Amino acid sequence: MTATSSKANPPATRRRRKNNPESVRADILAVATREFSEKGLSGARIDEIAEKTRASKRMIYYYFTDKETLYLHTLEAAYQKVRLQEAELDLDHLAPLEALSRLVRFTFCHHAKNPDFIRLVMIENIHHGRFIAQSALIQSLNAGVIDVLTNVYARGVEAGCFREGIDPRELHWLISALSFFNVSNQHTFSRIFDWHQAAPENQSKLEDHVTEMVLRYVVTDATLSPS
Amino acid sequence: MTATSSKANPPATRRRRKNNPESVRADILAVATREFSEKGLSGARIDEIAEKTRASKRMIYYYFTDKETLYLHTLEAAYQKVRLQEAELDLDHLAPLEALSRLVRFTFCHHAKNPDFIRLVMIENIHHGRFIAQSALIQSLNAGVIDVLTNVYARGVEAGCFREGIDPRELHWLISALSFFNVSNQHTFSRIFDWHQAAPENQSKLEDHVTEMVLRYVVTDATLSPS
DNA sequence: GCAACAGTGTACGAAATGGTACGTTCAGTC
DNA sequence: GACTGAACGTACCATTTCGTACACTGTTGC
Repeated sequence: MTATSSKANPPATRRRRKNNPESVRADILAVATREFSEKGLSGARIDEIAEKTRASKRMIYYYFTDKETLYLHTLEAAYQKVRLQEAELDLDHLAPLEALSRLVRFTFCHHAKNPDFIRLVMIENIHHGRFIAQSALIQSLNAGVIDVLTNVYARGVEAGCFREGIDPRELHWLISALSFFNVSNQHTFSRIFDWHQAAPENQSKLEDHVTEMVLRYVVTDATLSPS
Repeated sequence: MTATSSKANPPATRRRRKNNPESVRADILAVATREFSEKGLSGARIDEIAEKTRASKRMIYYYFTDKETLYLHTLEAAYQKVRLQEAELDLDHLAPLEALSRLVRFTFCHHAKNPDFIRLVMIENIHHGRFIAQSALIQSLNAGVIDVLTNVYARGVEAGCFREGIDPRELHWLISALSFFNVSNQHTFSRIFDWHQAAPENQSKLEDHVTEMVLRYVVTDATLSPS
C-alpha cells in the first residue's frame, strides 16, 4: 500500500480538510437563498448551489436531505431574519401618528433593501404557500407584527387622531401591499410605463406617498386638515 | 407495399387527422397559459403541455419554436386579453368620483377573477421582466390605461373634488398595487395570519376598503367630510 | 490509542426533459 | 389526378438534473 492519497501528501491533490459543520451549513443556506430567490424552486439547480458553495453537493443532501427541504429552510431563515429586524423597532414611546408613520417607512425601506426576501415570498405564493403551510416556525413568528399595530392603532383611536372601525390586520395588509408591490412588480411596471422606479429619487418619492396613503386612510378628517 | 397504415384502416390505430391550424395554435396557447401560470417558466414541462393538448409536442415546436418563445406568446396573449376587457370600461360619462370608484372596483375584481394573469406577471417579475422587455406588443398595449386615468383625474381636479399634484401614473400604481397584492399574496397572507382572504365575504370587504383607500388618497378634505 | 460516529469528496445512476429527424397526411392548385 | 407546401405524429437523442453508493477523514470520549 503506497502512500498515494492517505497520509503522505494530502496538500497536492486534496486539500487538508477541517470539519466545520456550522459554517458549512450556513454557507449552503446563504448560497441557496440567493439561488432560490433568483430562480425559484424549479429554476434553481442543486449542482449550481453546490458549485458556488465551499462545500460539495454531498453536503447539501447531508444537511438538508432534499431540494425541497433545503428550500423550506431557506424560507424559514429568511422569515426569521425579517422578524428579528422588525423586533428592533420600538414604537411605544412615540405618539400614534408618528409611530404609524415610522412603521410604514420602516416596512417600505426594509422590503426595498431585501429583494431576496420579497422574491422568496413571491415564489412561495406561486407554490400556493404550500411550504409555509408546513412550517410551524414561520406561523409562530408572525403573531408579533399584528400586536404592534393593534397597540399603535388603539392608542391613536384613544387620542382621537385615528378613526374607529379599522381592523389592524387590514391595516397591516395595506402597508404590506404597498411596500411589497414596490419591490415585487418593479420590473414589469418600470418596463411597461417606462419609468425607472428603482431610481433613488423615485423610491424616496414613493416612500413619502405610500406613507401618506396609509395615514390618509387611518387618520380622522379633523387630523387631516386641522383648520 | 402492404396497406399497413396508409389508406386501408386509419381508424383502428391512428385516428383520421383533420388539419386545423388556428384551433391547434389556440389550444396549445390555452394549455400553455395554464401550465406556465401554475408552475412558472422553469417549472412547466413541454411534455406535459403536449399531453394536455389535443396536439403533439411536435406541434408546439412547429408553431412556437422554443419553450421561451411559447412563454412569450403566452404572456402577450394574457396582456392582450386584459387590455381588451379594460377597453370596454366607459368612464367618460360618469362624474369623476364615481368614475374613479368604478375603475378601482373594476380593477380589483378583474384581477381577482384572473389569477392566471396575475401569476404570469409575478413569474415575469421573477425573471426581471426580461420577456416583457422583448415584446413591443405589450409595451404598446399599455399606454391607454394611463390616459383614461389622466382624464378622470383632470376632470376631478377641475370639479374641485380631487386634490391637485398627484401623478396619474402614481395613482395607477396605487390601484394596481392593492388589486394585485390581493391576488398575488393571498396564499402566504392567509396562511400566516390565519385569515381566509379568498372567502367571498372577505373579498367584498376588501373591495370596499381598497376603494376607500384610493378615494381617500385622491379626494380633497372637503369632499371627504362635507359638513 | 482506538472505537464510533459525524463530516466530507468523488464518481456514478436513473429518470426527466428540451429539442430534432424523419416520415406521413391534408388541402389547395394546375 | 399528380404536385406542393403546410400541418402533423412517432421515435429518438443528448443533456441535464436530482439523488446516492462508497470510501475516506476528522473528532470526541474512554
